Amino acid sequence: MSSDSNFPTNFRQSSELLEDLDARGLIQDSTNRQELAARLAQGPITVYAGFDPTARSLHVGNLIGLLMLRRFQDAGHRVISLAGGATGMVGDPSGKSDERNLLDDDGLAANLAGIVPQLRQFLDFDKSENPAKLIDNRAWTVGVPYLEFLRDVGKHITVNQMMAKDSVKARLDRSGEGSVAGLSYTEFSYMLLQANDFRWLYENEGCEMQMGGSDQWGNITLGTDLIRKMVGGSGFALTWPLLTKADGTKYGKTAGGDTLWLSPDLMSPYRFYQAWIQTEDDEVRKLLLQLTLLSIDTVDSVMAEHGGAPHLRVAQRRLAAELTTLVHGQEATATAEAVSQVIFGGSVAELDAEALRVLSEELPTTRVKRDLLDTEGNLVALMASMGVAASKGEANRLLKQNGVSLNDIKVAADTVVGRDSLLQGRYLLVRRGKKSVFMAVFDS
RNA sequence: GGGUCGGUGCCCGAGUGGCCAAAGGGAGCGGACUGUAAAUCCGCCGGCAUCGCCUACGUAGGUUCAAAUCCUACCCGGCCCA
Repeated sequence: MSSDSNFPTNFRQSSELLEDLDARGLIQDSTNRQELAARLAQGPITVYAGFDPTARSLHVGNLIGLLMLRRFQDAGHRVISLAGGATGMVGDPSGKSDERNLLDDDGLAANLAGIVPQLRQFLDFDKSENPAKLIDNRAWTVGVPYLEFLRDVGKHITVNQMMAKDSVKARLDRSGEGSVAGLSYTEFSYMLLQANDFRWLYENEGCEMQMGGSDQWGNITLGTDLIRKMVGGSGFALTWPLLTKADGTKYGKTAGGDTLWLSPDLMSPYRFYQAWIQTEDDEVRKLLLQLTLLSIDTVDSVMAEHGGAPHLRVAQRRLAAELTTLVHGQEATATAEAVSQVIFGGSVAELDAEALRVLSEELPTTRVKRDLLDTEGNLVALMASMGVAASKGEANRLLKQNGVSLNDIKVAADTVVGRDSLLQGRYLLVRRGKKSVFMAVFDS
């Protein structure tokens, strides 16, 4: 962790907050900027961002949102993280080209159980002045009779304005051929629920602003409309740009296509760390600005250093370290760095048993039966079962293309894994290409 | 509800009885070059197995020596009409 990542210690100057966000490229759109700036200048404001429990863990796609709340909290504002226990049941159509699967109660509960601790980790809930709050929108949603909802909420919103939202248009657009799948009434209704959440929080928590990714703009402003109509008040909306690469593709996946989960159970800190280490030069600055709490000045100096000696990958290392620390803690970062050093610099053959054990916890690791050793063709079978290759055919292909090493030594296709191949009598490191490393641990 | 067009491999998209595991592009993967970057170049890219076999062109049947390609029914989507 860097020395200054406890940045905006008391960032009271709210105009500076907006400017800082802007300079980081974190403001895509907002309701009247002057009014917002003026309101922020008056004193602490309550803001919220929602997180739908669509999986057991949050992923990098949620990172900006978590950090936005953090930035507001650090600047002295009151923040609410909203767990979408109710909305998660329905599924937000924004940015989706296909109808979502509905979650059942058990799945939802399990997902919430996974996500809530992650929300807690990014925000300070125990602070005396402006502790963060965690609220589940089921509290005011679950028991509401349908007719009542239609009368109290639905009445204020016209289908016309709903149809005008980009997220809806995208799903209704028929000229765009391709795999666009219609939009169910259920998903269509999602924005009503979200708008009502904002209204509820406005009335009951004094929450004046909702933030979200740019795909949320329509949903959020529907909320401000509802607040105007039902309460006669006015709420603010703020969106950040969706995290995308320079080529427009979405973040949130590793190069290999795995989702970058924040839970260590779903992705080891080492793999998380590595995903960021491999960031391309063109992206680093933006990611440092948007995904870390480093000050802009610090980011600039990191980039300057990187520019002077790009091969050292200073910026990538810093990015990976900052993020891994935010998500997994300082200790995990140290381990990830050490493991990376071994995998990408050290000599694997000399590791002792303890080091190998640590490696086995960070790398994708498979337990293997010892009697597989010294059998003809076992390498291909091993690769397939370890997930190094998706099939034996692919394993053969990789071997043929000179893409496989065992314990960092390239091997031929007819290699047989034997007793003497193992490190410390039981570990085998299988590398595919340059960056993907797997480990097999044999029975003792 | 009627008419009509369509549903092809991870995605887009050709293919309208055999030469089709299915053109082409993209993505992905490996190699070279590098900096665990980008760009570029080369190769691979359904599965299992030694000529071969299996699975696959919305689903289920049928015709045929032979079907992604023809027929029937059904499901789903677009468009037009009601």
